[in-house]
Amino acid sequence: MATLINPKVSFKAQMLLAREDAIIASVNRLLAEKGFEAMTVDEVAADVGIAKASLYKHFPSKEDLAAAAMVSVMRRAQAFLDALSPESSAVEKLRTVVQWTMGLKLAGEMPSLPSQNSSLRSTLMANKDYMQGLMDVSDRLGAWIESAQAEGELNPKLPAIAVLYTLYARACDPVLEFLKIGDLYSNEEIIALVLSTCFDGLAARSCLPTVMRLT
Amino acid sequence: MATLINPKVSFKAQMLLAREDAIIASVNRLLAEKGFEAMTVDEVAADVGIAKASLYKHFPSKEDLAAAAMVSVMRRAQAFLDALSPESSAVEKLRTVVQWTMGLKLAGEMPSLPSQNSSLRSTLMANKDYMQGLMDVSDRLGAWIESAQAEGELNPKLPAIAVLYTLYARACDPVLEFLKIGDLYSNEEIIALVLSTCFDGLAARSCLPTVMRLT
DNA sequence: GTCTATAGGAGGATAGAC
DNA sequence: GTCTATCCTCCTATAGAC
Repeated sequence: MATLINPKVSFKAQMLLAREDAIIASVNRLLAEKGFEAMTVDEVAADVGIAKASLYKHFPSKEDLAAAAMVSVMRRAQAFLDALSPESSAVEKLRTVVQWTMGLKLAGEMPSLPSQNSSLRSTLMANKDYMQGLMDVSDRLGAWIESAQAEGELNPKLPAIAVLYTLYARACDPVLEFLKIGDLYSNEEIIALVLSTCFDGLAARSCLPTVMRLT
Repeated sequence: MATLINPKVSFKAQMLLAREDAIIASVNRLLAEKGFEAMTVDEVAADVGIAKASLYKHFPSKEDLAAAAMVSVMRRAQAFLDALSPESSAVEKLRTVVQWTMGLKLAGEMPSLPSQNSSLRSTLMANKDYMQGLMDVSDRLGAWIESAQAEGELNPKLPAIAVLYTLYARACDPVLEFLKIGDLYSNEEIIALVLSTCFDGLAARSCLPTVMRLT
């Protein structure tokens, strides 16, 4: 290990990474809480407990801060996909992933970025870590979607890309926060509800006795 | 008519209203295009073709501009509900309404506001026209939802409020813009797709031969 | 790399003449 | 009510000492 060869350098490097992790954690939380535009760099610095100028030594711009948070989330997603049981069917894997993203959202750990901001989009698209993660996740989800369609578990008439977008969209579904504000249902009930409407729709399924996961 | 009694005052009043309508139209378009935070008051003024200070004679703040746009949309929604054929079933009415809101969104006429901004929320909640319109629309949709559930057209196990939120959410569904950017489908196809996933879900309906409205 | 202090600029809102 | 000109706050980003 490098630690044994040059412990001092490695220690510094570890401190550096730890600090950057702390920064990313703060950014992640603030992005989830207030969104990109409402989050200020001063706020992030105060939350981390360092000076704003120090922040800019780690990340060159506010956009790059947000991108780092997205990369972090993407890595967590990849780890989650890795850990999914190989025995479960494609559609079960998809359900589990959506469930997980909605849990993140309800826990205030899902950063929300405006899809319109162009400078942010540029930064994200120029970030290889982010783009690679996004591609990887999309490819894996896409393969499961096609499997599930072939197995008759998902509607095969829907374009796979539309299904993919629909699943991604659950991670920023306003229905989640509205139901949470209403305070009538627990987080688990909310997730079960939205998961049900996502996969089974709002319409009654007259012949399929789909079990509600609510009670 | 007041015009016959005092034409001068009425003319002025009509000019005033016409100008305010022009302002609201600009705000509406800009809100749909860039969102609340990215829209600047300077931009609105330039778009309308008046000075910024004049704008502030009509509306006391940026938040009130957005609120006026929302009131306008709410009125259009009420008019649309009024015009729905009384012969159609409750679920058909709901489908038609959702279809209409998605059409607005795709046409760039659906203002998008951040649900997090608190000063904006305050302004909206203090706006009686907006709140009354929202209540009215929600009541009417809510009644149809309950009818449709009683008629076995919508899943009766879903809380009506969750169904209502889910329908509202289609008006700001990011899936719409993503599919539009992909440029593979026409607006009508996109609407049919999202309408299908909304009501019928992503899962295959093994026994109900639900017709895809795509082809 | 961390700090204090500040540049630089965007944007919401207003003053005051007409 | 409309204009021009301006205020003032907030925010991103940087300079420069340590």
